[in-house]
Amino acid sequence: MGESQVSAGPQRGTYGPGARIAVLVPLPLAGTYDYRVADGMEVGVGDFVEVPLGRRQIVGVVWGPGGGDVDAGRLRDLSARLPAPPLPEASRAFVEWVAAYTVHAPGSVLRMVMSVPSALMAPRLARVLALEAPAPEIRWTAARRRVVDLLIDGPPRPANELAQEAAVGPSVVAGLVHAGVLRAVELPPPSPDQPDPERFGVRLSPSQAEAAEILRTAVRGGFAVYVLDGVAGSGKTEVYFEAIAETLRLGRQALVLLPEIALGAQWLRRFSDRFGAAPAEWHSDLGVGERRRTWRAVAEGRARVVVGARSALFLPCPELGLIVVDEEHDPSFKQDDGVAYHARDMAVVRARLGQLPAILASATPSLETVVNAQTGRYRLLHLPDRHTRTPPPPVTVVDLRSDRPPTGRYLSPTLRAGLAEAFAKGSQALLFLNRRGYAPLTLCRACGFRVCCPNCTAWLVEHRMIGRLQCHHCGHSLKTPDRCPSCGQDDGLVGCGPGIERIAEEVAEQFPDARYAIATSDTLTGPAAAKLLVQRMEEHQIDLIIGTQIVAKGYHFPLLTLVGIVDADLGLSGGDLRAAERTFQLLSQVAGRAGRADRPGRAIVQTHLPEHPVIAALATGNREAFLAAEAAARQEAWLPPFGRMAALIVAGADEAAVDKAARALAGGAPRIEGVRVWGPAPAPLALLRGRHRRRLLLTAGRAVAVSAVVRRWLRSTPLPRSIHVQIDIDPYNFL
DNA sequence: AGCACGCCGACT
DNA sequence: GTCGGCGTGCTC
Repeated sequence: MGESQVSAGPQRGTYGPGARIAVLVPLPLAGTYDYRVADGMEVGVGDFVEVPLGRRQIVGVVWGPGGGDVDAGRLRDLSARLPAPPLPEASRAFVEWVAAYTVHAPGSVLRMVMSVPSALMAPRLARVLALEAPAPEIRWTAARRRVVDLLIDGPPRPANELAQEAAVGPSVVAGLVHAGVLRAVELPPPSPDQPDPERFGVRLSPSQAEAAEILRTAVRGGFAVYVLDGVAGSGKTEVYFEAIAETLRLGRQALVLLPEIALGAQWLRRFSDRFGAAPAEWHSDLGVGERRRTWRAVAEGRARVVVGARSALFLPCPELGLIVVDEEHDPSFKQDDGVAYHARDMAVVRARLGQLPAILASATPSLETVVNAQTGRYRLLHLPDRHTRTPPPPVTVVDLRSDRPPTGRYLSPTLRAGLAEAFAKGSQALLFLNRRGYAPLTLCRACGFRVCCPNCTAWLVEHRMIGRLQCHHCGHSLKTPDRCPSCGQDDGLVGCGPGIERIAEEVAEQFPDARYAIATSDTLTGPAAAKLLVQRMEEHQIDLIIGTQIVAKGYHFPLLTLVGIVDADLGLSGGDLRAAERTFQLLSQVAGRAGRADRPGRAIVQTHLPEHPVIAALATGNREAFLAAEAAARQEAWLPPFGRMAALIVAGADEAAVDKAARALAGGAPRIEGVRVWGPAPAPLALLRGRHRRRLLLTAGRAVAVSAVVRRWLRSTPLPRSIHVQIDIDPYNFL
């Protein structure tokens, strides 16, 4: 097999000593490597094995029969077969599919599956003490009696627990073991509590019940994609919970992808309320131990429902029966670095390979998904009425050109009045500004110097709370200087433009009695912090949240009646083809936070561009008209989803070498009907983390197999190893 | 991804 | 004279 392509046999054959087999290792190699099954060893396709590679030992996966062009004499023996369940066939097929599509090595994709190497080793067994069947004759003391009584009534347990519960010293327990009354037993770790599909759920409205019934049927019906489209509060979650329940009844596993698991405290509570147990969680905040246990529980099929961020898609579920992608439009499902993929799209692929249904849920579906629903590839389930019977909040558009805030301030008179009114009524408010820190630019009044990042083409953002300037791209950080670094002028530096911290300052000045909390990735560093914020908000310990996009997702705050969008225009510039769509999704989601239950809400949107289609659509609530206009514009320009794109970012430390490589790539660009290559152009961040970057963009018609074209293109253009080319099929982020 | 090999600058 | 920089190539 060698450097040729990988191919996994569908059958799970077994191989005995001497057999030649192909092993995929989690390294960016072109294909599988062949090995010889060692004497006395037997392995099957999908087994995790340890193999010698060069002078180290590496864990890989048996991928199928060997048969490359490497001489049999050069083959080395497998070192060991690891005590873990084999990688399921659908997972192996998924690895290959994703590798081919993203134009990355299959080993790089396998690395995402094998994210917890230690999970492949034998799980640590818990040593517990149990009663020996015929108890030998011993001298009985009261303490000994208490210990033994505990074990007659209850399950075997660890020695220290036993001693503590029986209120005896450890020596009493040890003595009983020595006397042969107790015996040490090794037990596998306890399985997590199982979600119960039959537990009482919430009562569904007729339209919800109808959608739930369709999804329950779908769970039994193989591959299909369902779009669950409904505004916030329409009960999407409750509806797909019924699909999960049906999946559990069938004895299969369910996977739920959420954008920001850190903010899923409310989601987790709803899940536990419905199913009586917590799901397995998978996200970046997990510690190593928890990670290992969860990976293992998933692989062994003991975890029945997994909820996680995009990387959860690569968990080796052996009995997967359903995938839900909630908030499917969310841009955080797109991974831009390393293996660049969109978790929503790959979830659909995983569902197809596993012959199971996928549910894409959103209040503001992406244009891709809307178009797929229109063409009949996906089935649309619309949830019309709002669960709580509250109409969507009316939107007031503030034209900042006429309704101006005072100089150096950012809240218009209308928004200030709205806040005052909300506080007077005892309601809560939310101010949204998608910009962390105090000021995005620090400028010298004397000489005009702007404080920039030395590694990136970007300004440093002032974070006044911690007294530092930070680069949001590479993390470069320095203490806020007292004087201009360029001309040395004292007190010359001023922060320009608003960030969240400056809005908080303005609020404190205007409403000294208002209790507020700042919600950004700086302040909400994990699930615990998010949970605390939710609790303080629910208990009305705070009147106002001032936050970035981190607050846009899935909260219900009954007392929240006013949402103020400080600068609706922020996302609209920047030459991103999805900017308008994204801004519309984000702003309508934020605006939808206002008014739940019995308190009507309102949204106030500040803008310099009141006539922009995004703002107009927000004001009128006419999503369909906006999507239609956006679709027409993209179709006209052959942009996704009507055309296909691939981005190549050429990066390296040496600018001249980067330029040369980028020009070489452009020179070798594919000459194929319907394919065009643009560039090289300086990437929008021409310098990032100390690397110079140039971008080439390939556009093509829908019918073109872009991945194959790009793979051939790169293979035909040799580049020095000091140049890194990042390939992004269907790019989202143009920075 | 690692790790070795190899060929050119400043040092115990 | 060597220690060590990182460019290039290989790992079944």
